[in-house]
Amino acid sequence: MTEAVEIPEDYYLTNFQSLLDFVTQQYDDLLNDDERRFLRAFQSASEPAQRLYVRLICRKGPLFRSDKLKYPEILELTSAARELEKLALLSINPVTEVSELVQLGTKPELLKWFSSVKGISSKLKRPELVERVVSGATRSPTLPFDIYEPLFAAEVQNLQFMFFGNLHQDLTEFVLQDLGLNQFERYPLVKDSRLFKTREELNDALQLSQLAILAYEAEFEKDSKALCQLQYELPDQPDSPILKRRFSRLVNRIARELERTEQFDEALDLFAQSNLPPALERMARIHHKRGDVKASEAICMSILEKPASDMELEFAKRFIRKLRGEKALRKQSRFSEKRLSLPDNSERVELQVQKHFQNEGWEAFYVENTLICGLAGLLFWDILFNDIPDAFFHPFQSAPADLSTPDFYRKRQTLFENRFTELGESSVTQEILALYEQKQGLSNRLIYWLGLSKELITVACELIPWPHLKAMLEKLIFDFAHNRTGFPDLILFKPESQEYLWVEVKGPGDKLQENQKRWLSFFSAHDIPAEVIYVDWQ
DNA sequence: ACAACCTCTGAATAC
DNA sequence: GTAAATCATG
DNA sequence: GTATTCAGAGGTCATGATTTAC
Ligand SMILES: [Mn+2]
Ligand SMILES: [Mn+2]
Repeated sequence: MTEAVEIPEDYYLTNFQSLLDFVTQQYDDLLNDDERRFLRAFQSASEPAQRLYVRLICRKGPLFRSDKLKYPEILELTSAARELEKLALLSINPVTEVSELVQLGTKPELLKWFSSVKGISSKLKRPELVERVVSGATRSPTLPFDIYEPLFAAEVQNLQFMFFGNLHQDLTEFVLQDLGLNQFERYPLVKDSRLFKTREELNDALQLSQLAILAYEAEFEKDSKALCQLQYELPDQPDSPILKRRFSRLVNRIARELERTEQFDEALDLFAQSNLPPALERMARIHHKRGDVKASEAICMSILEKPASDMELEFAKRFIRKLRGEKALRKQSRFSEKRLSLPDNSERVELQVQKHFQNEGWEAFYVENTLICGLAGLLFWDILFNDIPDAFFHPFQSAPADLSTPDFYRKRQTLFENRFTELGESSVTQEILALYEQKQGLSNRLIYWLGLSKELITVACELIPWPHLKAMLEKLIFDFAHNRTGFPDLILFKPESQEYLWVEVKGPGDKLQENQKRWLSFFSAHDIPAEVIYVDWQ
């Protein structure tokens, strides 16, 4: 299928240029000497040379073979390379170790280039072949191509990091937007709205992001030691709430591994630096595990004083009873629970229950968190994308950067309060549908567009009484990070009788999670109709 | 929201 | 040989 | 039974070319 969208042949250079322009404009005072040197050299290069440089930095690297570069839109590629070399943006045939060279060849090529190395064969897997070649090779082979190595790679990474504020977005965001995938709202970007205020803050944030990647790799490879070692690389705790959150997430991950491997002192030290749940919970559990009931109780008390979330609060209440040897509170089921026998047709149990209710005359939707979050995303669209300082600092954000911090609600409190008043005054169905049409497809962290149809919106707005909807929306935005999940699987509507009903489906062996219980008790407290249905197979 | 992560399910474990 | 991964691309 | 921990699935642009694995 040919795209309706035409992308110009130099799209990647244009995109890179706009990244550089943006960074120069927003972060000029933070640039270091090497970054400035890079910018000067790059801007002085001819267009073909710039194209080649950008092509290379967008690929895997760090070394490239001249014979693998096929770019018809770059005229005279080899002279472009020579120009880059003169500008010190590219090294041609740099001195390379065998360990770096091996990246350039396929298995058959490696066998040919290093035929003098003993004990290698095509039977070996690539990593093993590479290992033997590296340890066995006595000299570099003569290769039938030039090797290119783009220079200033670290500086380019810094610039990209300044632009996006993270390492997981890159230049592809631009082309994806041009292709019509990943569209973003056009919120205003003011000059002094930025993630980093100082070079130190920038360096620490970059360090943090790099550590987060290493942590993930270590987790993936089940390399517990490597993960634990990262505790010694951590930067100081950042001041900005947004960076603080990143910091705490990473700290929690490392500390959790320390706990698992019973390095309790280190784990406690680390958790103490985190301001995100479940740091305090873990600390209480560690103290308890070591038999230090007093310390454990002290932590629980500190949670009770200033709970960071409902989850944490409930943990503290429950755990403190356990510590004092009191009986667990008999949990009176505050929500209605039913049983249902179905013939298993091996579909997901939620879908089977959905069909069951459809057969009983309900309009049933399998929504989980998408309905209320989606309605919030639409009803508060302009508040979400409001130009609060430092909330937006580059053009590819699907939410304000502080969405998951305690600041989110506080900083927009008046806006939210006014909006609630307006919404209470008249039916919102038409407005919200118009907004849906207008914004459909734009990235919004609160909205999963595929799960949010106009039919669903319409019936939900018509049949969920405003006081109910208001209560749910308030709880959601008040602490988005913790209240965004746990909504029941299904929502049912019966327009004839103006009824609606939340239904959480539990198959055999499944049970309510904490966040699901919290929403269900909340529903019960606000007379919002909800049921838990336990299914067994006939 | 940092492999890129999260959410939910469904079990296994210990008590 | 074919299936699965990895990479590059717009 | 209850509390807790853990592994797995599924979903994230889509498509074609190259390379690796079996
Ligand atoms: Mn569910
Ligand atoms: Mn369920």
